[in-house]
Amino acid sequence: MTGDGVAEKQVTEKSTGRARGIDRVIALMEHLHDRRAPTRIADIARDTGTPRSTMYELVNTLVEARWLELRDGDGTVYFGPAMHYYGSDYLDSVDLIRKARVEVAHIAETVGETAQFCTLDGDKYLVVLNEPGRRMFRISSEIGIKVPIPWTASGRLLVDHMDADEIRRFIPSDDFTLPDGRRIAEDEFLEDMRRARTQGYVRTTALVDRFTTCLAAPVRDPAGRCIATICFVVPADTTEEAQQVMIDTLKASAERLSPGR
Amino acid sequence: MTGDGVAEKQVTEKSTGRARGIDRVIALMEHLHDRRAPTRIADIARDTGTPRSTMYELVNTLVEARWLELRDGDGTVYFGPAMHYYGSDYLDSVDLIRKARVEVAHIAETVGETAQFCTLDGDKYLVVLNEPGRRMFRISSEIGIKVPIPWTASGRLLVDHMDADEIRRFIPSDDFTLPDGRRIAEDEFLEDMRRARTQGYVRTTALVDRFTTCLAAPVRDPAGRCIATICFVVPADTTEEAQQVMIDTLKASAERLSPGR
DNA sequence: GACCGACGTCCGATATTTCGGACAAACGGT
DNA sequence: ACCGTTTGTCCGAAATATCGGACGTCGGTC
Repeated sequence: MTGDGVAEKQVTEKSTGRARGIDRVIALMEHLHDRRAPTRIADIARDTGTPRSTMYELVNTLVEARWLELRDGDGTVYFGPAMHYYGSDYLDSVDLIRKARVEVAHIAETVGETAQFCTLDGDKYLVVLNEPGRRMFRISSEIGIKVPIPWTASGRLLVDHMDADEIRRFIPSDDFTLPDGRRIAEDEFLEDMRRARTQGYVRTTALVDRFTTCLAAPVRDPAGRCIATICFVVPADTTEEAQQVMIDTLKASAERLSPGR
Repeated sequence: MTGDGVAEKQVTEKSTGRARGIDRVIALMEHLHDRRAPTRIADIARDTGTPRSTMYELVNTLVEARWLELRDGDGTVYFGPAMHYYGSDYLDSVDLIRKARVEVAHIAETVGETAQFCTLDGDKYLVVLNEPGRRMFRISSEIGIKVPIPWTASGRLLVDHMDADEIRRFIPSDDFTLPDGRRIAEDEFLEDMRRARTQGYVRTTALVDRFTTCLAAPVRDPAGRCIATICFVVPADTTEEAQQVMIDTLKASAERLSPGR
């Protein structure tokens, strides 16, 4: 079984059960992205609230278009190569992301640790680019997965421009509770932000993962607003000197990425 | 105008003009991928043979799902972030590609030239991964674009396992004609293949581009069949010593990527 | 060897989505 | 200021894609 506590979600039905094929397909793709694993067609149908016969029909169409691929010989499907092609076209079409790819690849290679490029999506934090370092202990990608802002180092930079009130209104209260149940005090979060702004970087340790430290530097627009971050994800026992090198590296990269300067 | 000689293609109508939304969406995405540029909705509708009102309806749905994005303030659309997320999921789910990403990134960084990972799709050659080198003279990605096999260095490795007859049947005759009109003699192609097999790499110069040299090494399955290639794209005037270093680098990477050994 | 559940396909009916065309607004050239 | 072109929205009609359910297979279990 692949069941590993993934949040299942029914597609929101309206009056009747009937829906457009395209809406079914969107639900299907989102479901695969949430699970992040090849999934059997019948399971997708059940979990998205799509009739089985409809799902088979759509999957056949999508497999033919290479949007999906049949996997493993068992009846599971997952994303196909067409998604990679379209995704690459997207990356190349966004100026900041195209430049960030170069930076992230470069610092991940030279420093040898996992580097990421992150931004906000609504009131959530999002990894846009992820380049595994040499040790590569994180296997499955986190790209496109939404995470509460307070769980991350970068989050403390990305809401940089807001005051305490705005932040309270912007970040859902539940998001201050970590996966292990601990709660981040608001004052603490605000203090992290303040320090980050003066120092030009953030460091957090053992936030979502007990043995991980995150280092992040802000990419700012001409108005000084933090529009993205570039960061390292390293073991918590990394030496202070090594971390200082990484911080300098991040600051330099973030500076190069900051548009209009 | 963005018109730059892109092959337009009508969607193949059957009896009536009516088609499923999902088929129209597939045509839409393929069209954007072919053009590789933000495109106005009315133009997409015309070029894919989709009614204008239908296309507006679909685009709205897709923009909401982040599959597409409105660009530039003018009425153009292009791929959205969701495609990148799904594409990343695909890359991570395919073992060989995940490993190839590491290799390609590494050799592109250390050597400083553009490195690629390529394979076949039907009877065409395809770039799957592309890591720009430091000089980065090629701007727009070629990822997912099909190219005739004889136009490429890698192509000479990828049909490695066929004899002269099989190749004649496999590669469309037109594909031996280069973009500038020159024609590659079949003997010449076969001779390139033979040399490649003994040497363990291919070098081609001035094939599709007068000033470019390609160096490629084969990734082979346990049966010895070439299932992919890893290659460098460099200026034709690169010194022979530098090229030898690259060839050794490619061979080592290709060896590491060859499964089951 | 009989039973059970899951898989994948097929088919007819109808609720719905696609389509064509009309319309107003915005644009741009003269 | 005029007029031709393009953009985006809206609407009713009908062609058809979605849906539910039935059916044959396959594989595992008791």
